[in-house]
Amino acid sequence: MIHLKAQQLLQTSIHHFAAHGYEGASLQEIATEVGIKKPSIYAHYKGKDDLFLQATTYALQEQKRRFATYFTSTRQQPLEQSLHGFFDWFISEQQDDILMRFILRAAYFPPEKLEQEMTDRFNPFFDSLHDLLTRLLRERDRTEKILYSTDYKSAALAYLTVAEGTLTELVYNGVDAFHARQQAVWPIVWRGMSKTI
Amino acid sequence: MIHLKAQQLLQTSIHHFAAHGYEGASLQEIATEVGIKKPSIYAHYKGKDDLFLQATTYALQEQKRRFATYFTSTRQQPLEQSLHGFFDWFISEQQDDILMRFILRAAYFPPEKLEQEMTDRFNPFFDSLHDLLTRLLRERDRTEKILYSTDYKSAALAYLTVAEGTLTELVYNGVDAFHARQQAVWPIVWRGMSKTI
DNA sequence: AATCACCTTCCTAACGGTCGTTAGGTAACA
DNA sequence: TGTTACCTAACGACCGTTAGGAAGGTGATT
Repeated sequence: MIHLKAQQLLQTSIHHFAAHGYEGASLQEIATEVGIKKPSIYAHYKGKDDLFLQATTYALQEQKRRFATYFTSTRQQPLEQSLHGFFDWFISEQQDDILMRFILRAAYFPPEKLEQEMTDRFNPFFDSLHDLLTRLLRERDRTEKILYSTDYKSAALAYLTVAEGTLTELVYNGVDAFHARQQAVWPIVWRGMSKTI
Repeated sequence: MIHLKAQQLLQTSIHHFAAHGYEGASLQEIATEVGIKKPSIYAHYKGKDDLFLQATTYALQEQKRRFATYFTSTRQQPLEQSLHGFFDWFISEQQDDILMRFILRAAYFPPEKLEQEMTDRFNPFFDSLHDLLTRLLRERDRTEKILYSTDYKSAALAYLTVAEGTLTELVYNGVDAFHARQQAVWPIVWRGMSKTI
């Protein structure tokens, strides 16, 4: 079992890295929030880099897990409802936007010296989401026969792009702006993906 | 006329802020690149905050100008070509991804203490893009009569969301990943926006 | 059962370094 | 004469990191 303080350090540093970025986050502040002194961090992690990398690994694994959980738990629902509901579900898990914020920030603006390590973690992460969604669309379309094209991979990528765009909006501009954008985008995207009636 | 070094400082700091963020950028390095000593920056700007804010103002104004220039220069083309071609045009202006990177970074992850100032600049910026695009869609649809819905505002927002998502991909993952995403997304979005044939 | 070495987890103190910023001066120019 | 654009020197603050040690638990040896 992993030590309690180590776990607290991971959680707290995710908050700080999400809020201030790698360069802006302070080990001093992280330690204080956990209730230990700054040098004690080094009993659990090799240094700031190590903390950041382990936070990244944890965050990606957690996010992937939640993603998969949602889409398997909505297996019964119609495809549109499942895809559309994902956004609402995402909002309802409040803590998520911090995890998402950390992930977005680490993905788009990693510390220069850790760029390679970030890429090595993010590419498989994104690919696995893409694969999961591609399989989902294919399986569902076999019974529902509702999608316009059988290029499920492209459809999955389109969905991910839109999801990313709107969820970024959520992280940055809050729930209201997010709803506005989602209501504008989703009907268009769904109409583009599905057979018109 | 604004002083030469002041202009150089603005350009160079945009590069550095884009690459390392507000906290990660160093006045030392910026000054050296421009060819002056660090304290000489204070002859032109009040400090790091001032430099960052003026860089933001400049970047947004420049980006808005380019955006407007493109869409007025493609007035003759069919709407789809104009919308679709925007992405290719964007790539062809190589220097842009630095400006775009700076803007994305400043928008999504502003330094905490300047959050309000950033919001005050970005909201009008985004609104003006949204308005410009909404008007464009409305005007074009009057002659082409090709759009599925007359809710031009929503269509414009959908387009901006997708543009943001794919251009973010360009900034982060490079041209190839961008093309892959664009080819997946655009047919779906356009099919969703336009009258099906 | 008592002792021992060992490891982990925390501490205080302090390191060298960089940060943004200010003071104060010089030289050029209006 | 005053202003602008630069300089050198130096400020205090904070950065991540290391050294070295105290306290406590673990597990093997006597």
